[in-house]
Amino acid sequence: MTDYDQKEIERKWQERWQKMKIYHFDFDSDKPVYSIDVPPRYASGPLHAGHAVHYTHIDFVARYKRMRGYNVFFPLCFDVNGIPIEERVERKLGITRKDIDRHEFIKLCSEFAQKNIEKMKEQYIKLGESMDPTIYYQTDAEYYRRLTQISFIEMYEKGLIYRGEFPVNWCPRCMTAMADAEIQYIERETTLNTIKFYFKDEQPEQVLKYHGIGKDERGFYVEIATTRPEMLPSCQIVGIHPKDERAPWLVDQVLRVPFFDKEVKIVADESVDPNFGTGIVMICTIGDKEDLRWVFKYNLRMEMCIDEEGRMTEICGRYRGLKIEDARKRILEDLEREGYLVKKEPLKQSVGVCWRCKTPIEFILTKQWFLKVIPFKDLVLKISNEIRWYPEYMKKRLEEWVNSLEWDWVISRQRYFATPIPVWECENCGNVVLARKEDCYVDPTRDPPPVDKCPKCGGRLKGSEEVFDTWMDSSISPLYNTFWHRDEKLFKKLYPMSLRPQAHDIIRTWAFYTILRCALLTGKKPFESIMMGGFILSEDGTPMHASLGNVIDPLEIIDEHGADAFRCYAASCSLGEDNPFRRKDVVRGRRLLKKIWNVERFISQFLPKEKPKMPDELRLMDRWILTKYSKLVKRCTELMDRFEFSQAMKEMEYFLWHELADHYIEMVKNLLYRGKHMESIGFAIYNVGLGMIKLFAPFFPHITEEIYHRYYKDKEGKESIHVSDWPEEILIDELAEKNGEFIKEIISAIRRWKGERGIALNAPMEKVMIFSDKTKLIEDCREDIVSTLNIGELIISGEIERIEKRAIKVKPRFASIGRRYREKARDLYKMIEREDPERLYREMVNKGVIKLNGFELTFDDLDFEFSHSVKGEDVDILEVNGSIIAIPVAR
RNA sequence: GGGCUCGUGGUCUAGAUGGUUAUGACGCCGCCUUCACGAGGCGGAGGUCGAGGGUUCGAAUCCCUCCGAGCCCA
Repeated sequence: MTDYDQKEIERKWQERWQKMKIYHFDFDSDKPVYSIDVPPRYASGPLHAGHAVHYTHIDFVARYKRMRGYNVFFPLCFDVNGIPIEERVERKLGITRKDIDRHEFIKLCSEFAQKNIEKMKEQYIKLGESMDPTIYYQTDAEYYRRLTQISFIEMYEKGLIYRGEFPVNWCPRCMTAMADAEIQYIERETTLNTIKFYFKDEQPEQVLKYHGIGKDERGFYVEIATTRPEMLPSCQIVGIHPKDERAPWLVDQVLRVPFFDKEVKIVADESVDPNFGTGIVMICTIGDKEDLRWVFKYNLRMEMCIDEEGRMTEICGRYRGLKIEDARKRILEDLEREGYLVKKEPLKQSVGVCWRCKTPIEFILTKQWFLKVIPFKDLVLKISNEIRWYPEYMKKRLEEWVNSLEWDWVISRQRYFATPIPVWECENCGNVVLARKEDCYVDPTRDPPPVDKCPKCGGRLKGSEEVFDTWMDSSISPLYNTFWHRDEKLFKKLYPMSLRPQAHDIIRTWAFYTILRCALLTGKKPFESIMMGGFILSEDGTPMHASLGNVIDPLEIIDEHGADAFRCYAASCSLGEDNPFRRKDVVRGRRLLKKIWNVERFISQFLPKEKPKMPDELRLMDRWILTKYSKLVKRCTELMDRFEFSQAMKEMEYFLWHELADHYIEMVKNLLYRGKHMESIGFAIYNVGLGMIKLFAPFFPHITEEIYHRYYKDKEGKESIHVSDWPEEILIDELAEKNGEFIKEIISAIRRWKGERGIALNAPMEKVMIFSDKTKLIEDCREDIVSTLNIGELIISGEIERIEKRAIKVKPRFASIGRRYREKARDLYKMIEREDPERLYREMVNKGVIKLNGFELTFDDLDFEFSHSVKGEDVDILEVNGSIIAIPVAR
């Protein structure tokens, strides 16, 4: 009955909130807008605990900003394009997308995603997230893809897009392009073959002193080790590490590629591994990803020696038409027979293969669409500097990425489940016809082109079967959210957005592409701030991945401990940092919730009937708790503004649990039972009690709503705590805080004394004496002290002379002595320790200063520890800030 | 290999601009059946702050090297 029935209450509010529609963005409101560029959750599966934490962080911001008076734009959205969904469907049904009709396959993907979306919508509700379903979108919808297409057309018209050739991962067996994510790596045994490349020019005999250089009847040669001798025909250059002792001699020399009438230059390059083979390597177009860098760096010709069926191309001469493996065997035989092969040795190697058929992946050259990026590096850096990054250092990752870019962005993919590229190409002359903006969304595989025939040659137009890289879709979310190309007035009002929350693994993709695209299309930054979530690791500290089988289902946690408790764990994760999931932290959250519940329930018994006004007189301890509370509000507001949730929650928790519950409530409890000082205490508990649930409201929306409705709503009026105002400071009284702290210390010292003797806190004490120079202050709080500790007779005395005080220990204060005496400080410390504390203390009291071997010391330089006793009585002595508490004991 | 980040009692963690005695939580041990809460209160044990070197009177904090972990590298 009075216990907190978490499940029931959470379910109740989740239902009611949906009916109350309090989370809706108000298009007609004059309030300032706070808009959140929510990451559309990818629909390849339901949320795991890591996602749940990220979206909960975003929810903290949304709820906090609503309470700060903003009109919050917090869309519910999903990302529904791309390869991972295609792949899941293929795996699930045991097919490849080429086995069935294109549109049939797309339909299957869409159905698969839709099921996940329904699950996630349910999850969001159960997590207590406050997204607005009336500003819903998903990226595969025509209303969204339309903007991707329009943006392509605009960028094309600005001359930012071009057709070019680019190598892609290719499975020669499935005859299909592969995304990086689809490549599997396996260990395999291969041979490392060392081959002679002869110098073009005559060499002096002394080069023979170097390893890897030799001479035979055909002349001087360099030994080059390779696992891919069949790639000789596409060899473009030969590399050596610049620090290699042979580099000064070899760089810029020309070598002849064996069997192929081809001359290649030697270059020095940092990325050559000096320990691979002879430390001199051949660079071909293109054998692996590393080669791609070199292609762009040295502007190499993209000569391909392997075609899409995995056969050698026409540049391979007598090997043309052979399968890769056969060509390798043949060329090795030929090299050996003709004396080019120095040695063959076995080598273990990790090789990328097709996940489906395990065939090694090759690169083939394909026609692709490019978006210019290289000319806009400075623009992106400039805009990134205009954005506030939380945490700040994440900006460096973006900058590093931008600076390292070597080629433009390939925006096309040979795929199905994504936004179609809105172009038709002439089958005759290759001329490209763009869709009209007003016709978008279009699907060129189904829809007719805007003109019947090629405007250039009258040839037949064929709709493009290519689709966009899905980052083309997701990187315009700020444009979609602000009604770009849908409502210019709203766009002006809403763009740029306030906040982009995201995880740090996609800085180089989502953050980068968004800044780039939005800058190219609008000239402005897409959002004011960007907040980087860290990674949620599994309980064993490994990253949470479906493939590792260590994902944690948030619903399972919620079912056991409740959404608010899960959110407590989420709040304990700092921004940008990796956090292991800790079930124990959820349990701790539950305890905190119970504490909040009990504190509020206790307070509720004594709340005034009406919302109280500040009384003319406030008791010291009430001023004390109100000051502490006001400082908490100030501090938490600053922390929430910087998205430092974990710190904010810690401070709230500490205040509630210790200052409010352990000290303040213990102090006023007995006064409340007796109905004393109700005006002053009532004002304090009403404001602190209400303020606390408001502070906690973004973190724990359910329990705070329930408490609000039970105890405060009739006096406050607002229909929900989540549309009420964030608390403000009530009073800051530094002196009251200091004095209150002193009284608190006196009470806790006596409490501790009771505790250590196994005496109950409210068990009666016959007599307590306090000797102090602050008798007036203590006298004012006599009632608090007496009623909290149940003291029969409290004697407050200024007769300090009744106390016998002896200094028993003295310690140097390193900070002040060290700063003053520097290198001599160490000797001085030793001298101080040898002195008699009592003698030093007496001298200090008498003269105010002590001289030790020429060093001068004042009270600030020393820490004394005293023992006390009261003349003529057997007492236990407690010391609080120079005041002495004496408790008579029978000896 | 490169960039960024992290490494504090058994576990997780606080610790701007260096001040010697390192915070809190969970767990552990002892005591307290107190009228909001025993999922509470009070007390205690437990750490050479990843390793090594340097700067300094003084380093968890600054510098260098190394080791380990995470993310990203189209």
